[in-house]
Amino acid sequence: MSRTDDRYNVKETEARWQTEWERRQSFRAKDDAARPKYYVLEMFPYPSGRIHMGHVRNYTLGDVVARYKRARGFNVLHPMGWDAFGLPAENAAIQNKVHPAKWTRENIAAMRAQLKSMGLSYDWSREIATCEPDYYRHEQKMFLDFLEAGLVYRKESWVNWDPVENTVLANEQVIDGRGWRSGALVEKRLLSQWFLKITAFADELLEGLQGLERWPERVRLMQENWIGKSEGARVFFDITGRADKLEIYTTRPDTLFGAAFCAIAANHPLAAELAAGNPALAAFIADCNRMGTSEAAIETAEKKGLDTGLTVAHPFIAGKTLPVYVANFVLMDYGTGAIFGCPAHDQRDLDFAHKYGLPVVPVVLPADADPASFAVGGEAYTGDGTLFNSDFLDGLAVPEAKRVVAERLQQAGIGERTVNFRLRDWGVSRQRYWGCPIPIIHCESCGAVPVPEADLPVVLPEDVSFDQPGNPLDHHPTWKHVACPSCGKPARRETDTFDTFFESSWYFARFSSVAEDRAFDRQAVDYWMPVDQYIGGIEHAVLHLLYSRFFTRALKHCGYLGVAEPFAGLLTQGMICMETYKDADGRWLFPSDVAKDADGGLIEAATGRPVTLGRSEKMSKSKKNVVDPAGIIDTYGADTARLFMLSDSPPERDLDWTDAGVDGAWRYVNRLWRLVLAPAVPLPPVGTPAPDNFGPQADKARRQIHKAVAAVSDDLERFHFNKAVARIRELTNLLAELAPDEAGAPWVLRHGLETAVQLFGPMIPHLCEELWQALGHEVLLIDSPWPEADPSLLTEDTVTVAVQVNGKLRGTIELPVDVDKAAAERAALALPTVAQYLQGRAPKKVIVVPNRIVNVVG
RNA sequence: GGGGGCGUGGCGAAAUGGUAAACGCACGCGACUUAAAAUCGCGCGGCUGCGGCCUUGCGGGUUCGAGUCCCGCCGCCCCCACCA
Repeated sequence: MSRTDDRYNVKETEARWQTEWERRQSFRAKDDAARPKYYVLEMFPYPSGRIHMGHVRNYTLGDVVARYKRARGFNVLHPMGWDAFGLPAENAAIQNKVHPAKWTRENIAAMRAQLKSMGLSYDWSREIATCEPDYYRHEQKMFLDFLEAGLVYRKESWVNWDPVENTVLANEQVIDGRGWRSGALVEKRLLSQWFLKITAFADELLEGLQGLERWPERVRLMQENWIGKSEGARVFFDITGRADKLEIYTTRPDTLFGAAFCAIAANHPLAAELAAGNPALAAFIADCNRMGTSEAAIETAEKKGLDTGLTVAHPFIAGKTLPVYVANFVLMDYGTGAIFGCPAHDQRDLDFAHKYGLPVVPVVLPADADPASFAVGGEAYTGDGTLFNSDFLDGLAVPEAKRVVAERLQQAGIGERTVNFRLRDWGVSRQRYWGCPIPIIHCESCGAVPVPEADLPVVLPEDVSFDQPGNPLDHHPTWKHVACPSCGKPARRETDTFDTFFESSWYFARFSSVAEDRAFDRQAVDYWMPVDQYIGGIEHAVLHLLYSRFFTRALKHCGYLGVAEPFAGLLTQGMICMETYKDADGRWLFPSDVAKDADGGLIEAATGRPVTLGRSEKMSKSKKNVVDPAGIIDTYGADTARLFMLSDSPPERDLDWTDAGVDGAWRYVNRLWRLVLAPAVPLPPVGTPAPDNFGPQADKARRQIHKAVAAVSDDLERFHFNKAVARIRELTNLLAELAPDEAGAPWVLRHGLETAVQLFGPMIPHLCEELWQALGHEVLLIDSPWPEADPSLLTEDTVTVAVQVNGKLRGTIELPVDVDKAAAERAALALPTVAQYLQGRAPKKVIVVPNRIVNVVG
């Protein structure tokens, strides 16, 4: 028998309110300088075709914030778009013979429909897709402006080259030295690439982190480490028998008198030069280049070097020379690609010295060591101390010595203090089709010529084929052949496209205005930026968030906008996890393949073989533990999915998906529905003024309502959504138990239900809108202000105070609020249990914490 | 190797240095039902002689009082990593 009449009809209700909000254009943001703005943004998705649980969590979190701030009176901007360029579209083109543009646009349509079914309060009029010319044309202009501002350059650089796919791979796409799809051994190739000069802002990006108080400490630290500022010195060593010098970088110039050797990287220009006449060296260099860069390879690789035969002169010890090695542990792209080694005070240098029989001269003396006998054995001394064996540095402390030696180097013109960064410039060239064309034309006479502004955008041609390896733009019959804008001679278009991080580095600002003719309306972008709250996964802690910070500074530098930092607040949500199963051979199993045997043990349904329950892991296809949100939303509705996402775990922590938990959320949604639509007592009409008298329970409930308002508001401000849910549940539990015949009870019940609906509005918006209407309101809930807590109802007349004897709880007393300490002490000492535990002793001391606790020390 | 985080019931979790376990999940018992589901009620950290006693990974410390602060271990997780 159908019982739909007394159960909440989710599908119909959710669809109806989604339509109604859309019809009213409720979430359109209007530029209104008179109102305080609030810009909340979730990281936009790659249009893979289907939303996953991570999206559901991300967008639910953002929607709660957006709706809450809206109710609080802010002018809210909450937009959505598509990070639409990228590799999967090209893979689909190759595998399924579907054009990347078609594939992407269809995926966007499918995902847009899915997002709409979640009831998210987006301003869809500002939707953007980065693969469309009306978006990427602006970044072509930005690139040219950056070029003019000296923030772009072209240089040869070593890249990961997949010889099967004929393309460059990002570092993340190289797994144990092999291409992630082809499985081919990746080669290093020297290619001309475009770079954005992110290092020009290294110091600013580092210092800017200080001001990002609403960012997780963890993310700031990760960026700080990534930028990797170190202070040290460059030293120019005279090379014996040559006119040029060897330039090294060190953070320990104070240990210069302990130097035993110099070492250069295998791909250092000097190494290449020497290898020309030295076959052994050439072989060694080739060996170094072959070594993998995977963690395991680095972990196990032996520290090796080869003496080049070259020597350099010690800058301060007349007549002393140091051998120069090529060493496999020296990196060309950090510092100068060359080091000096001080074995006594660096473990790696010490190992190297032992291996090649180099002298170990200690120059830093630990505080209580004897200079006559102090020696370094198997372990380098890296601590503080006083310099010795060091001529003019003798007796100085380490920091002092660093300063003094740098001064001497500088005076002598053979070195200088420098600051070094780990941060590398950002290579943006990709030998890929599905990306934004780099607006450059290569001319044999004029070099790399910018495409004139009037010719922008350089539109990606859609008539390309994917039936041969490599970049389709390169194979296109006509596209790349153009006249040089400068001299008119035949020239060739740049066929590389931008790294897809390029698009996501400015999309947040684009949402402020989507005008055709320019990237941003200056007034609009200055009104809306920065993003007040950005929400997304921790996996973007460095790359996307750092690129965006850099890009925003570069845009500011070029006069596009006025802010330097794009994201004032950042919330990094945890992953969605789900339990995993493995069969007897250790292969992953779908939960649907697992059954229980007669004893309740886990078995494989098809074979009866035993199954082991694995730990809860991040949902992923390979682990077969993915739950598709579409099915959940279809069965339980968006509100249930949203409530589950918010209920159990704090947003920044990982969330375990459980079917039982979803059921729990579903049951609560229905309980709330029944509580409002079938209340224990008939509710007074909407707007009924408060009665004069309340029975004791009703009065208590009335106070609890206001406490809930205060607590939930505070929780939402701090993104403690799980606590907010708990507090509203507490409130509705209380309301369900309210004695109906007490004075004022019906009024309190209405007041409580209205408040609960308002407080839950941002989290389960469809149900709440429905219930708000059912409670008799004509104005929509989304257009109603947030409830205010009455301060006079937040305090009680009396308070329960805990009484301890020697720190252990021995009872409680009911005291008037803010009673004086003496009275509290008297009341506590009057407790029989207190006397009992004092065992006749007089209390030595009594600590009274007003309204909280009395601790009797005896 | 460097940096960071976490450790509280069977599970997810609460707890401005002040009554540990709120809220929920699972489970158990009961009511309603011919029955099941749904719903409602009760119980639910451990031990107990029913007076209580013990309990926040382990060991110390600070404090009248520590899950919370400090020191040292153990375990797990994440990020970076031949960075001079």
